[in-house]
Amino acid sequence: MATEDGGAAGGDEGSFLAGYDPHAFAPVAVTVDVAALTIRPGTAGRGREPHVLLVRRGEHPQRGRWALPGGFVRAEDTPQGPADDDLPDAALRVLSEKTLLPGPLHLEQLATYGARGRDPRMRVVSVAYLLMAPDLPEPHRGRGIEEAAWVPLRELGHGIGGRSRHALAFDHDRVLADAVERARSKLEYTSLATAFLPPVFTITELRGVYESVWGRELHAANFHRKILATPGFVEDTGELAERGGTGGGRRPRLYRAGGAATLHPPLLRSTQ
Amino acid sequence: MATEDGGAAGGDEGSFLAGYDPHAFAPVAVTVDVAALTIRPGTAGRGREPHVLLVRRGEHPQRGRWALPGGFVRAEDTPQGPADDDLPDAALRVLSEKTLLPGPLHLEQLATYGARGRDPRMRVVSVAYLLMAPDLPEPHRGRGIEEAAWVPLRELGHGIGGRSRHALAFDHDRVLADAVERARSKLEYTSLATAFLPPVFTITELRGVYESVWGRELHAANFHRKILATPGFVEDTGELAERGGTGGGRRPRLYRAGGAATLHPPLLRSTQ
DNA sequence: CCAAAAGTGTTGCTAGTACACCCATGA
DNA sequence: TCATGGGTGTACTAGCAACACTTTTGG
Repeated sequence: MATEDGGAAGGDEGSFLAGYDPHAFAPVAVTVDVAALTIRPGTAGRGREPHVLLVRRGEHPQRGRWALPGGFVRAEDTPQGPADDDLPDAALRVLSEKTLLPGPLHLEQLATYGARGRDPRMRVVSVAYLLMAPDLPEPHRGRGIEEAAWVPLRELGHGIGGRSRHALAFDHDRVLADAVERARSKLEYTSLATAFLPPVFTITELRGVYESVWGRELHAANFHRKILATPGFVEDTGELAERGGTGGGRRPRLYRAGGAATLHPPLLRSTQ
Repeated sequence: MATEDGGAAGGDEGSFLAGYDPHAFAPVAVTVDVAALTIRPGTAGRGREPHVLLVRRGEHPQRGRWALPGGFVRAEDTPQGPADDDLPDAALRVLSEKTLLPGPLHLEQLATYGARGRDPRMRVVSVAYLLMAPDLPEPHRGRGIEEAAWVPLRELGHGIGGRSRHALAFDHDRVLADAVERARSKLEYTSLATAFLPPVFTITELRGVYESVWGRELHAANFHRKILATPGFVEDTGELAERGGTGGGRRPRLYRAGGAATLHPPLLRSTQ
């Protein structure tokens, strides 16, 4: 941590803190930005596909452009509300202003971006979070927001093989690209795919998560066996689904997420 | 990013920025902390083992305690020096005040910590970096530093199987634990082990990196074959080392790092 | 010569892939 | 009863661990 100080030096720690001036340094703003991913039905009957929550900025800078939801970290209690105890709290607060968040969700820190000039107002350091959740409700607009929507990754060029087009405000294209890549690789060696599903699901739905995030079809029979052979990934509820597919078919078993966080062995997307 | 603003609203972006007051928000300090890891000979003839660079704080708060080297990000040009263009620049600047940094090194962002109360002076958000480097020179003290040293991870309880003892200032025990775990898992699926070695090395030295970081012995013959079978991991220089081991032995071939960043297939530490 | 370290050959096991096939259900 | 999707059986194959063995060097 810091080795420079804000004015006072020497003496005991109490008197040091009493003489410390928090405004002695050049101001830096800290924000959190959230890449909230969910899997929901696509626009044109393409089946389920990954979507990200975007907001259209109603204020400067970058007014009118789409961006990841975000906001300043509240360092102290303010008239707008209490201080954020920790960065994840700030991320959830920012997000809950845009959409309803039922638990449990998976929230994880992605990376922090702090290059000079990335925000024209002042030096801004943004801590990005990745949120993975089952089909969330339609978002509502918040303060300073013109519009909020779930946008398919495909439309943003973050689909499979697609080049990321420059479309979002600030450096959010890069943040989103990092988020998508993180989600893709986390599916390989953790049981996080279940974070995109409701509490109870079928193996085929789980495979659907992998297929839509990785963007390629998997061998249904082998996937089935591999999941069941991975200890702690899923847990049999003993129930069957109400009915099979639309065009008939056996009623699949229902599973819930198991206790394991990491998968041994991993499901590798590289090997075809 | 931010949806709140610093005072002005409406109008075009230029007039908005002119009326913007960067001091309107509660002050937050941003620091970078670096967990610099290197592999060097241990204290008691134990062979080479991983070390971390620590400094003993000469100033409040936490004066006298060991900590990871760190410092405030310079948001603007100051009498002490120019602003940091980006967070990695700040990390390298902070580190170069403590020890000589020959290139190339591997620097990667670890995580950001911003809980309330982690620093008594004010709200501090710390961006932690992981640096992996070949045997670096002895550190020198910097401003506000009583002492600086390479400390074996084993002594800090971050060795294999050891519980991390609370020893470092602030929450640096946790940061270091995260750094060590990141380094261990990165060896599995990237070619980063070469970051701990000089430009030219032998397969046995490469195996020594894995063994000292993972804390267990690997099968020499199979390791050898596996490395050579992994495309792009190492590149034959065509040269042999000057001499074999101390007690005799064949002269090993010399290799340099190959172009591949990720390994297919990975070297898994889980499988014995 | 002997010990030590580098490097190769070979074999058996395990885990993943592909493909065939049976089961249960809706229309 | 046929199409659809769930689920199982089984052969094939690639990759890995184990171990034996050869090569090259220092003392």
